[in-house]
Amino acid sequence: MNFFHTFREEVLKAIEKLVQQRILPEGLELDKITTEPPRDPSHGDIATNAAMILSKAATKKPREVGELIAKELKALPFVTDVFVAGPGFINFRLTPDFWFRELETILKEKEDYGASSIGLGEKINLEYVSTNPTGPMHAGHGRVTVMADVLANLLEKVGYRVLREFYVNDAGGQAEKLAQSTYLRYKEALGHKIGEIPEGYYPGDYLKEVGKALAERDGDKWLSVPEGEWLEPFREFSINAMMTMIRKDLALMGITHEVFTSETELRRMGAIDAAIKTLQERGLIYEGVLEPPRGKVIENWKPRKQLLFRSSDFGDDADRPLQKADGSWAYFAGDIAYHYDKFRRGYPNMINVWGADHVGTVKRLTSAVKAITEGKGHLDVILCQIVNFMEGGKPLKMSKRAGTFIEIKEVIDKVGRDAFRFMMISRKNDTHLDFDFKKVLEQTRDNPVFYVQYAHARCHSVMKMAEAIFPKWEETPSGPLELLSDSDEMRLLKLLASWPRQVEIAALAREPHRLCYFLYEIAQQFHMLWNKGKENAVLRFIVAGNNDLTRARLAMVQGVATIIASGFQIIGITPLKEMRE
RNA sequence: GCGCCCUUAGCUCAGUUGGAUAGAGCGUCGGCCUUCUAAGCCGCAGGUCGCAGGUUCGAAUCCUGCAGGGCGCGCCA
Repeated sequence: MNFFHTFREEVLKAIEKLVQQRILPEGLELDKITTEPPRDPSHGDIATNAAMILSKAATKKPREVGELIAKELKALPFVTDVFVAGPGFINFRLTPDFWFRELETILKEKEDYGASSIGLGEKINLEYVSTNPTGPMHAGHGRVTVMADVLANLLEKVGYRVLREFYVNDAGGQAEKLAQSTYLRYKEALGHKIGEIPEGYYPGDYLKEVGKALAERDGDKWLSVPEGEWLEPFREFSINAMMTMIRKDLALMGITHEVFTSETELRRMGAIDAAIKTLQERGLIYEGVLEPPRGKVIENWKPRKQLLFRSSDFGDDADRPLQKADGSWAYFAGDIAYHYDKFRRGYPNMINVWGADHVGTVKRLTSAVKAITEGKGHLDVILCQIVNFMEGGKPLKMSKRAGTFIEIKEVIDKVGRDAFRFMMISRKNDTHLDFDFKKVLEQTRDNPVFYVQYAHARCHSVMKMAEAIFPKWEETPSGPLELLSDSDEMRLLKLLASWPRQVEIAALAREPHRLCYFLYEIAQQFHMLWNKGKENAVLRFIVAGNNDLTRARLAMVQGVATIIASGFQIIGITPLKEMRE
């Protein structure tokens, strides 16, 4: 439970009371009233801006309003002090007992601590990966994939029901190119010389096996038939092979999708025609001619009359075409149908996580969703900036053509799934991320993954040591907690108790990176306390001859381990009990 | 030319969605191991939050303009 909510309710109650006594006027704007931790701990544990928000409507000075409200709040349980400060903040100071109770709750709820129901069970469709199934996943895909996966966990933690969905782009030109590339490998497998793989085809070795498998299954029956006959079976076979590879890569990252939706399937079911018809009936499609694109010279540009969707009516910069020159549906048409399908399956709330190179298509799709769902559906697109892969500070050049891009598998083999997942969400999604192979494996404070894991391992090291003194300590971990009286111990307890708030903020902002920073902060506090014990034996966790104090401190240590484990659960990684090999 | 994003300490980045005196890590320098893991901890130094206006009790945060950087700008996917 995020206790800031509880106190906000109390503030609102106090205001309500003052309104009834006609000390404050009616019809106040209460939405902007917040309760949050003050930046400076000397200002107390909770601060509210209520007085400053209300002062204008109350025609009183903020501090005056503050005193009125503060008076009402002094009698609350667990509150030692309420005072007005600065420009008009009302600050609360809470009793130590409040934090001890919170620690007991952590120990009781374990990794569930921090969960909440603010999502109200609302359903969210989270679509991610969205890579062309034309080869194995490469390192660059990792960020989008992990970020979305952690976001899914995070949203579930705060009470949303998330469906993880993968859209398989198995129709269209790229899929055809894949089929044609496989055909070359098929010929090769049957002993034909194919020479260099031509420009535009997929040159990767991984298709050799696919060609070979087809040769074994079908023999040479496709050699002498026209492309029109082999294209479809080759497409289907190679897409399946690619999806098998991709699922393996996803499994390496610890990712499982509940739903895979195939573009080809949608087309077969007539989803595109249905979607286009719907738009047509609403007068949102017309025949027109587009301007040639600016800023880029395109050969063979010919103005052409074609089907256009009125996306500019819904926030896009221009209207967008729905068909290719040959009359077949463009990718966009399929995407409209797909999102309409999600909507009709019961998911008005949709989130897509994409690489930043897709910026250009965000507006057209969000406007299409608005249009086809008549404003009832909402699509939110989260873009992730590119990852700079480096080795000891030197950027690694990656190029698909030169075949020097790094596969996901390779990265995970090298640094492990846990470090990979942690690093991929360690920065805000819209900024660049440096991923240094050397740094991720370093066992120093500079490497956040290690630093947090180390704190967790240390906790367990203490608990293990404690077993010698209390063989059954886990059954009664909490001693008299009031013995935790050092200011740094209190600081740590307060930090632990703010976990539910952190989770909530991260979830609502859809910013998993906040988890990493918070866990780092906890680790930092814990390491500090540990070292204080080194310098001052009185502050050691295990104090010989003082069982009560030891038990109280063990409760705190277990609290730290629990919060870290809880965070790791959301990030999808395993907390370590010891760092030694 | 247009759209989206970014600009905070020497470097890499946080900043509780508008709060009080802007914070970490790295790097520099100086300390702390007979002790639960020194794989760590403490201290010193470092700032015109890109620039200029605006909004208000209050701006790194919101709005406008400008500058610099990134990504994108077929009917590809």
